[in-house]
Amino acid sequence: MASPARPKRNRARHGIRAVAAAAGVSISTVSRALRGYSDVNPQTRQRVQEVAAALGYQPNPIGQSLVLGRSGYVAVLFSRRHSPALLDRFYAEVLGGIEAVLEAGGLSLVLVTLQSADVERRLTGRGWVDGVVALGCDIPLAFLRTLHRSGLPLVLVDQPGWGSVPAVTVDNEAGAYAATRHLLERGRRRVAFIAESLSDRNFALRKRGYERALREAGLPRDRALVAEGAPENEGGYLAAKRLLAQGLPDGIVAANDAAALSAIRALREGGVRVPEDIAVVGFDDLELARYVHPPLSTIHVPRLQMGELGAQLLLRRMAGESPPSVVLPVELIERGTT
Amino acid sequence: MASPARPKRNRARHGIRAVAAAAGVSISTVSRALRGYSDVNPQTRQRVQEVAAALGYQPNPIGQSLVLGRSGYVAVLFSRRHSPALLDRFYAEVLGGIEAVLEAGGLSLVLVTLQSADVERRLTGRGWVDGVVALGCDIPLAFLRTLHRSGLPLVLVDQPGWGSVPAVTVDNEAGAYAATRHLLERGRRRVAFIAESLSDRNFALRKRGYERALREAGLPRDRALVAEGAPENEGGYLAAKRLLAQGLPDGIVAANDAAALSAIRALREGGVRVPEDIAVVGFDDLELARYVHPPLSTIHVPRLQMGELGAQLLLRRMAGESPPSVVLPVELIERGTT
DNA sequence: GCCAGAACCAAAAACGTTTTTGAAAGGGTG
DNA sequence: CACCCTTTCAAAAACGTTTTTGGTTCTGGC
Repeated sequence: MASPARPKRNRARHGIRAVAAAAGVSISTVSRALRGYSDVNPQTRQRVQEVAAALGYQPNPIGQSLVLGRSGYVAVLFSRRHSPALLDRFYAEVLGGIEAVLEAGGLSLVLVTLQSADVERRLTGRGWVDGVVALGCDIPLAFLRTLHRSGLPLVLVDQPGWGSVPAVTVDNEAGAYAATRHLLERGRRRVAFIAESLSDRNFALRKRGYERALREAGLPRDRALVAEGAPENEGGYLAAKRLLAQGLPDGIVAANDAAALSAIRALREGGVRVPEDIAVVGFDDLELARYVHPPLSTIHVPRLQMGELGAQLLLRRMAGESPPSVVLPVELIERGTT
Repeated sequence: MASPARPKRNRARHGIRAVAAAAGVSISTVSRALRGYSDVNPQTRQRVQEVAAALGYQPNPIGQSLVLGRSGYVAVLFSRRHSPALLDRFYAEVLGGIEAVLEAGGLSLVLVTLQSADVERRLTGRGWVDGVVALGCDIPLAFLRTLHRSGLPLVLVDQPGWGSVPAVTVDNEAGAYAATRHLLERGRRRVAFIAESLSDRNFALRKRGYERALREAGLPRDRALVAEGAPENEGGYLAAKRLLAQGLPDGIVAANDAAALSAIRALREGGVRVPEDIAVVGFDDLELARYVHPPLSTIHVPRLQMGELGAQLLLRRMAGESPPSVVLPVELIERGTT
């Protein structure tokens, strides 16, 4: 690696020294004048400000970070299961909420994936980021613990918190319960549950809500009614195919909209009519859900709000508070598939 | 104080000094040992590495940035017209492409909106970010020039480059030309053009392609056939309403899919059948386009590839090269609306 | 005159690294 | 023995700030 020729710095051309030299004061005075501290003669302050403006001087943020021990940056951490779009439709909106709140708080965002080189050092390196928002439920707990132990303010979104780590989640169990009840109330009796993957913690919670609804309705548990696809985009498609092979249900609760939509495609291919033969409820209420044909009944998840609340929790955490976790209620949106 | 100056710092608990103390060497030796330089006794190196590992030492990235003059971060700059989801469906995917390539190059992303506090200082502050990818065509040229003048490697995506600033764009003019030809070839004669806003530079280019196709077909220019909505989500809806008020076209070329979809809604409300009465072509090929009913014919834009190429250009720019701009071809996707 | 306090500001320390400089120790050569 | 080169490492400079420390000048009270 060729070492870059660094200009020797006898005559400062940049930085606070240049301003100090041009204004005929010391660098400490420049700093105090620009930061608005009191013990600077108003005339001196004025002159310094003019010189700084004339030279286009702006304090170097890295120098500031080093001495202040904070950077003004917050990391948003997520796994890249959500490829290739980096952020899927779900988390893109959550990110929007986070950004809006943090921006108002004068903070900027750094996108960090679990796969990034040096993630751990990058995050825990003192002063590099001032806090972390971890997105989604597929970030290893061990890693989160490490972050937390390093003293970094940490907030989880869409994943349950623990100890003094607060979180914003939605009521997955209640959502799936409501979705299942909805189908039962419409007279469906063989209601199935499908998911891309049951090892996803949120999906597991949703399955629990589904099971509770069946139990309360006095319906027997039937293993053939629970189908898992693949942890991929086409997971719902596979799950639905599997389901059809085992016999026909008359309703499907899907762990998320993506699974619901690709399941519907599988049903169509099998000559099954939705909602006449099988009614389907999704979960998430992606924008897509309104546009498909027929429009997808689903459980609405307030994504923007999740992000906003997460960011607010982080701000409070960074201020030294210990805010409690938040569980957001969800709502059934009835559309054309039920 | 008559006592002689004494080094205050022999009790370092963190950082390179702690490692140096624990290993019984100087901090410069620790640095050289860990960076793999040659003039370190293999035994010493070994000991230093062991001690560093035992102490869990990782070099502080801010200290490194300060002295190295680079941070390993790249800023992605965009305006926040794309609220509230921060990134709309279009740019979320572009971002995915950027991230994938930069990650492979060992760089991380900082999300910066035009509205951020201190944008300019944040970006131009020496060593804070090593380069900038500007997303979209609604970033003021003056601002881009400032960035470029500051010596920061800069690449534009979805906006034409200039001078030594390379860009990745799609062939907007050719895309709209192809869309218009498509309608003409299907016998449509009164083909309209709608856009959320004509001051958007990319949309203006698309309009030009539309006009060229009409001209080449020997059709007269008709002002009543070009409608502008509002620079909002519902721009297409408004534009379509306006269009209907002026008389009925038999085809519509929309400047983007969002405009096409909300226009179709307006047409439906007006009792117009798509595609029987009016055929519609969009532009962008959002994921949505496949799912609406009927599926939207549109011009496919390779978003992921745009991001990847943009990141590659930036990497080359950061390496001191002057790569040329790239114009990506687009492709007509025929679906149900034509 | 002398001293206390206020106002202003320069000098220096501190943040945590990397890299340059130079020195000590050891070995070979004339 | 004098000289020089190599190996290995310590010391110090540098990056660009903020903040602490302390000193100088001035004012006013006694």
